[in-house]
Amino acid sequence: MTTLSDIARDLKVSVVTVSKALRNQGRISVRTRNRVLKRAKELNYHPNLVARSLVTRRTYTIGLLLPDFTHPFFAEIAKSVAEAVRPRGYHVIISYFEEDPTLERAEADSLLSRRVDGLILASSQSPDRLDLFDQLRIRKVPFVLVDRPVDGVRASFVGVDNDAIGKLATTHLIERGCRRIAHLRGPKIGLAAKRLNGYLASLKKHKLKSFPGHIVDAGFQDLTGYQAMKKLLKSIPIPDGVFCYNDPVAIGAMRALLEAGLNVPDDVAVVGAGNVHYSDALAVPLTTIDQKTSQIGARAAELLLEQIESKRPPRPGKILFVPELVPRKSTQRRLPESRTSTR
Amino acid sequence: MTTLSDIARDLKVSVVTVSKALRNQGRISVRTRNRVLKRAKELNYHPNLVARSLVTRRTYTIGLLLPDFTHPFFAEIAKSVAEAVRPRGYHVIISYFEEDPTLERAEADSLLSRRVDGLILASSQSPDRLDLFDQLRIRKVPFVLVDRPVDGVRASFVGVDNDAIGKLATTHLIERGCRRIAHLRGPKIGLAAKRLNGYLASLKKHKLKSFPGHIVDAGFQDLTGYQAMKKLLKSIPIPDGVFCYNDPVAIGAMRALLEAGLNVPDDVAVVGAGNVHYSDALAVPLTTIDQKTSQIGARAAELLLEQIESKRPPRPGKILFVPELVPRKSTQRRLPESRTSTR
DNA sequence: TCATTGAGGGTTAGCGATTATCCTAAAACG
DNA sequence: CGTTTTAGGATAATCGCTAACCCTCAATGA
Repeated sequence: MTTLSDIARDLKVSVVTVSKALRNQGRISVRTRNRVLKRAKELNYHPNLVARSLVTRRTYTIGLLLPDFTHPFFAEIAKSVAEAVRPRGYHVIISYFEEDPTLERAEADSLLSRRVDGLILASSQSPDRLDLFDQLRIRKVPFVLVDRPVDGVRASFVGVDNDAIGKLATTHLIERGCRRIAHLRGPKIGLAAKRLNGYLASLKKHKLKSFPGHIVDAGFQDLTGYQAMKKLLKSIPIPDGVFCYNDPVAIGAMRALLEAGLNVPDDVAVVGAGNVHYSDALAVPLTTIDQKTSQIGARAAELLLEQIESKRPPRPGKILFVPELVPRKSTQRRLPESRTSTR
Repeated sequence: MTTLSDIARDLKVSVVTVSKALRNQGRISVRTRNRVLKRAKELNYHPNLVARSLVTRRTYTIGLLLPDFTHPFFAEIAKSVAEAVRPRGYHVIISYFEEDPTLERAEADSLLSRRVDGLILASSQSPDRLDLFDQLRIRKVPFVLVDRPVDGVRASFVGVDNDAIGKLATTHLIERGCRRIAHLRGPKIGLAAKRLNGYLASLKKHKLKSFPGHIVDAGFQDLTGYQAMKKLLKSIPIPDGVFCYNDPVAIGAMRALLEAGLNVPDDVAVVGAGNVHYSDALAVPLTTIDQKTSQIGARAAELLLEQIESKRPPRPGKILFVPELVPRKSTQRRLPESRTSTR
């Protein structure tokens, strides 16, 4: 592995001269610079970024700490972050914690030891144990939260307006003539609560109510969605519309409905959230809410780089992208009532 | 940011003593060690891995160079690799190249400059430009190929037996009574050719033939699969079974079939490959071939770590996992002929 | 003519660790 | 009791590179 000093020795100049020549910085004659460049190419020289990082205190690496990379949502975040930072010379080092706060904490420490320049995380930390974020603050490590805001943490946050998702989905069902709208809710993270709130707010606004037993915990996967829907089908009255926490849950729910011999959307309309790829190739193409995933990743990356490169104190803004309805067959009912209000 | 020498100064011992104490290595009295540990904790010391790497020449980082991280197949590879190396203290740095060999080359160089300990790649390099691999060999950087072998490169390879995928799928269609079996083939990489070969071999073995126009380029996405199927439907005779390069293509193809008013599987049976999540929640649940994705990632990681840690010359074995048929509705025809031979 | 200036490059000092070797006093040995 | 071990640390030397300053000589200007 050739180093600066190999080149310096060959050319009988100092290491510093070589370094300056290669970075094209500082006062170097064209002639010397060319000699250096030539020799560097001959020797197949590649700078050692580890050594450089040690002195510049910058690794051009950012840590991406997410619950899971196989989830299409997070996979897309990862892609868009990597894409956004690449032109500036950064790389992304990934780490996942499977919703385990302790593992998350450990991985964060590990990334910090590697001296990442900043962190993007979709955290699972509970609001009563914020030491991870204290740590980040103390160590002055720039970071940006995505997807899930954490109560009590002043930081940049980029996500989608989950309240609006709940409203958008529910209002859409109402407009499609549904009157007994149920909700398959997600896990207890703040995010699921917001979607629930949006759902409730929309019902209230239209003077509808949520029947007892019409809000069911449904996890975040197709299997759990399937089970939740089975449970929901035992309630009275049976719902005529269901807003599901996310697309996988909606897919599971639809399977349960079809198995029960019900028609989607005529007996029960279904809305998901996330706009997972393939949701239009399903048995019944799924109406869903697009949550602007790649924009979230790109924006988070921008904010992070801004913090890193300007050294300016983090400006803890919350950026909420506006979700968008993607209507498909699963809510396309016979009676498209256009009146928004019921009475 | 506290360093070893901060601790050393406070305790009036040498830096080396602190280093040894923290790594619990070398001769240190219990008493001194405890003092060091205590002070380190008080000062919230975290080792600087960049500095360590400079001297140990190990970064405990591996580079993962894939075409695309949003593709579920590669996302799962990424996850399983990260999972496999984490217990050994490694992290994964990701990079994608969107099937662009030049970008791939550049990213590889960049990762090497970062002194990754090894590389796992699903390469897009063409067999007549192997300088990337020459480079790796010269620099003695351990690497493992996944998914796509590269002709002319002696290296560890982990993937699935694509030939077997073609045979498995085609034979399955034959056993389900199909006699005019078409193939929506993938892009020109070696991998797609193998699946094609398997398809042809299976036909031959069963004394069937591929009709003219029954092998159509179909890309690797649902959209391209959709278009390819439309083209295929113009051929005469119309096929009664289609083996698709991968699941997205199959999903697109099924949409085209349904739109054309044909019944899947009775008019045309469809087989995909990849066992993408949700392939059982489709309009017609898709028969597919499981390609053992997470095993591929895990095994590749193991092989790589072995190379890294044993310094032993790479043993360029090819590991081919045996694919597995996942029969679902898209091939469940009325006449399950059990005879393998036609006449 | 002599002081000034600036181009071109060299010197010095680390960055924060680790490895290899060396030193010293106390313990062990015969 | 003198000598050899050993435990416990300290020193020195890098790792490969960069930041900050210094030095020299030729060109410039009054």
